[in-house]
Amino acid sequence: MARRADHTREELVKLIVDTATSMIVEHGVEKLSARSLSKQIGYAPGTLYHHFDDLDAIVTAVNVGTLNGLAEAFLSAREGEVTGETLHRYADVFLSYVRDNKHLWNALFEFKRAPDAAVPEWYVGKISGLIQMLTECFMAERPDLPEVEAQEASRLLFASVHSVSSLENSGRLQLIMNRDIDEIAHQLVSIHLDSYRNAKK
Amino acid sequence: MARRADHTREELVKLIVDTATSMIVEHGVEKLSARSLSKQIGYAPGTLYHHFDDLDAIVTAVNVGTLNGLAEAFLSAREGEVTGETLHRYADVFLSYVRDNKHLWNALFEFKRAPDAAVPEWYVGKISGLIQMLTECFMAERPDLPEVEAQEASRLLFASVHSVSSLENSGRLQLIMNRDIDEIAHQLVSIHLDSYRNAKK
DNA sequence: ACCTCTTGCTGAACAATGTTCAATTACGCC
DNA sequence: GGCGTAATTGAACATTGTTCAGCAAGAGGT
Repeated sequence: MARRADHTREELVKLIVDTATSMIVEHGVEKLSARSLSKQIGYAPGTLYHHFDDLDAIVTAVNVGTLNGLAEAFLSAREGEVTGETLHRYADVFLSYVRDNKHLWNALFEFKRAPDAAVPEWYVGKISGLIQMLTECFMAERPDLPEVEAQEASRLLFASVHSVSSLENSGRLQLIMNRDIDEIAHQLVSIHLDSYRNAKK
Repeated sequence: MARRADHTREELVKLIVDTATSMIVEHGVEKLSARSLSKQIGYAPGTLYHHFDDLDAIVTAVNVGTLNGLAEAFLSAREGEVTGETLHRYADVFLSYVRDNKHLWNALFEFKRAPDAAVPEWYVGKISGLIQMLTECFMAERPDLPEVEAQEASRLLFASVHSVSSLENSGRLQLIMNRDIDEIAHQLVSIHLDSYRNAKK
């Protein structure tokens, strides 16, 4: 059998990404193999490589969806007046999202990328968008400080919360402490927020 | 050929761990395979499994050395009076150590452990020791606060610096920001230290 | 309708991985 | 000196990602 008309090119690409997504959701990225995926969609392994360079490219396509989902979640939390306290809401949203999409999140950040591989542009862009939302919060607290400082504070906070949650997600946070991740995240928000409020002009 | 007298059991175990260590140092843990390691030490692959349960166990043995090295580095930085500012010295030591032993550090924290695998006891113990040294610093700043609070502050700071440095080490920090890791770490120390100094009794 | 040509798909094949185990061999003890 | 035990081998198994010669079915032209 060759050359079937079951799906158009676009349909097949979507089928691959969607199936890969649900397989990762269910069993984690480490269980996703070219063979299992191709079997699941009812095509031969080689077919995958006609639509994607390699398995990494497929996982990367899945990751786009994951980041988009997080961005949506952030947007839905952004209602009413934006202040420093909004950061706590963002923290909750972030933690919920990571918790609810544990395997997808691991796929995003535990995936071994080649050391020389360039960081994809859209990756950076998507994350910049998220961080800009945090920046608003910091600026609301200290409108007298330049935006650049608020951005730095946002990045630092984002990196802190993100990485602590990564530790938790991979089961390694308990190496360091065994407190509740939510409590930790909110304390981090408070610490960084206080620090920014008291910053010298 | 079988049953050689080239090495005693202890010698062979040490040879395996030492060789694995230098192979990780040179090419990273992802390049360490049972076959390459056995070839390097001049034994057959099967031999490894007579002295270790699996490859993970060998990497774990390597990790013991890595954590011991970090503990020594911390100790060597602990001279003179211990104050809050000592935290900055610890941060430098930590960053240097991670930088100088990049591959070993990745082996420690990027290694995929089975989700159900219990955290080794010595792991927690070793890290607790390090954190206790940070606790001293916090306590010197605010002797009026209970030790438990200083410990919490230490863990939070350690987790923050550690995970930011992990991000950097895996080449993912630039997804979030492109500042110098040293600068970031010292800012984290300052923020956490300030927060602790101003803590309510 | 028929003949091409391009495109999509297959599935066997390759190299590499971790791990196991029957067979073999030599050391150490009685 | 013989014998049991312990260590070592290396082939074998089940995986993995990836490639590619071959085949078949669509599209396009006459």
